[in-house]
Amino acid sequence: MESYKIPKRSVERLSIYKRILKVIMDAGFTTVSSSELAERAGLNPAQVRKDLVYFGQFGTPGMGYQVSTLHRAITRIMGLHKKIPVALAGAGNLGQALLSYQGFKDRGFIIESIFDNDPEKVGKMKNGIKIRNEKNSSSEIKDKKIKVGIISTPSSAAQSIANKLIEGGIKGILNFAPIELKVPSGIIVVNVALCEKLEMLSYYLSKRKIL
Amino acid sequence: MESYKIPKRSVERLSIYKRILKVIMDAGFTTVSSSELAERAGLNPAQVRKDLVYFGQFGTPGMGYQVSTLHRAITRIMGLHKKIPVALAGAGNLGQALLSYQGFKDRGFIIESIFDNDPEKVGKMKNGIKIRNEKNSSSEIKDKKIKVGIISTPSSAAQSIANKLIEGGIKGILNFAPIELKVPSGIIVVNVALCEKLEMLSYYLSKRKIL
DNA sequence: TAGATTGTTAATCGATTAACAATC
DNA sequence: TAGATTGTTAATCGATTAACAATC
Repeated sequence: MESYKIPKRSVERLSIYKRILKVIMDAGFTTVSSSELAERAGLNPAQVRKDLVYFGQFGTPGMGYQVSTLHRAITRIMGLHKKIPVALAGAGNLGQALLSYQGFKDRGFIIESIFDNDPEKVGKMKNGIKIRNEKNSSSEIKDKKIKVGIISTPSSAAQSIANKLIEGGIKGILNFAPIELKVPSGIIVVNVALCEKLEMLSYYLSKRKIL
Repeated sequence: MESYKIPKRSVERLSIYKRILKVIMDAGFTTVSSSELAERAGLNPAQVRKDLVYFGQFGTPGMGYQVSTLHRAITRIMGLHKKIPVALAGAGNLGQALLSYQGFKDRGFIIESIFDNDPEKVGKMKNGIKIRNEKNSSSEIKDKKIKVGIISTPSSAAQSIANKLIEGGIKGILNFAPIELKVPSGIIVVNVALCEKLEMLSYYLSKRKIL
């Protein structure tokens, strides 16, 4: 997709390495080998080294990787060294859960706007933020210069709110609605397929006559 | 992993085809071609045909696929033709959102037990179910013969509750905690990597100098 | 120095796509 | 019959793993 092809999978694993490095760092270790990282991530050591080398030469032969240095490097590469303002579309159950989800906060994703199309919800406060009518989303996002959006509306509303978010300047969308969003090129959509995952589980269990 | 290797990806896509078939069916069409399915799923027509053939010969050359027949077949193959009782571990924000998540209900996944280790929460009712102490999870799951579990606890609690669920007879786990669960062979774990996905988004936007 | 572990190249594996005979 | 579209085989592509020289 971009410059000299870094596999999407490698980028996703970068995030996993970062998480594991944090654990190792907190446990007081200063260096770590690719085998140790691989072991903890359930991967192959060669894959770990290959993934990391896409982004730079972080290791020392015979020694391994400096834990804190590598952790900081990955954080920076992923753009996670500064807070990232986020707009949330859909203030239903899932939306509200995401709003108070510690994992997002910990990683610096700060939800600064919430939109919904339900007049019942519009105007109410949630986590210190007023739920706004989704009609106003474009202008508010433009004003606040937010670039990342999360869609947690029902499928039926997802495409239309996506359009509005994009109109307001959103460049990346985390989409929880089970629908293939149509977006202009240059806009990045990452899908979270909750139901697909659970259905997969059902398939494997059924096949083994467990369900 | 199983019999004659059906790729995990194909299974996950089965779920996507099912969703799209439902839309096409509701729109009143009776047949559909692999190109039409591919178009809507953002895939290659050959891939659609290949995926489907792993599970049976559903098509008619020159005609395509019978929408309702294929939908029913996939539903059955995935074991989604009957209700599936589910145990939920972790009644925090995310857990409560999943509890009332319509997508799960629509697909027949019925949450029948909720566990938490917070004495504040234990005993309270949620969606008509009493939150139970996670200490009692094994026996309750055994009694209710539940085979599917969802873990929405913090990482720190995830492994220990997973052990208890498995002890009670859970065979498949949908895991929201950002941690690699260690489970005996025969137990299926499907991870939902919320933070990884959002961090991926951050990476791509940073690289393009958008964040 | 000897041992460990990196970065990198080559070999393997698996998944996607193209092409096409079969057939409705 | 002619046109459409399947199921399937072969070709391509990409990702994972193995192997090893370089080097701390």
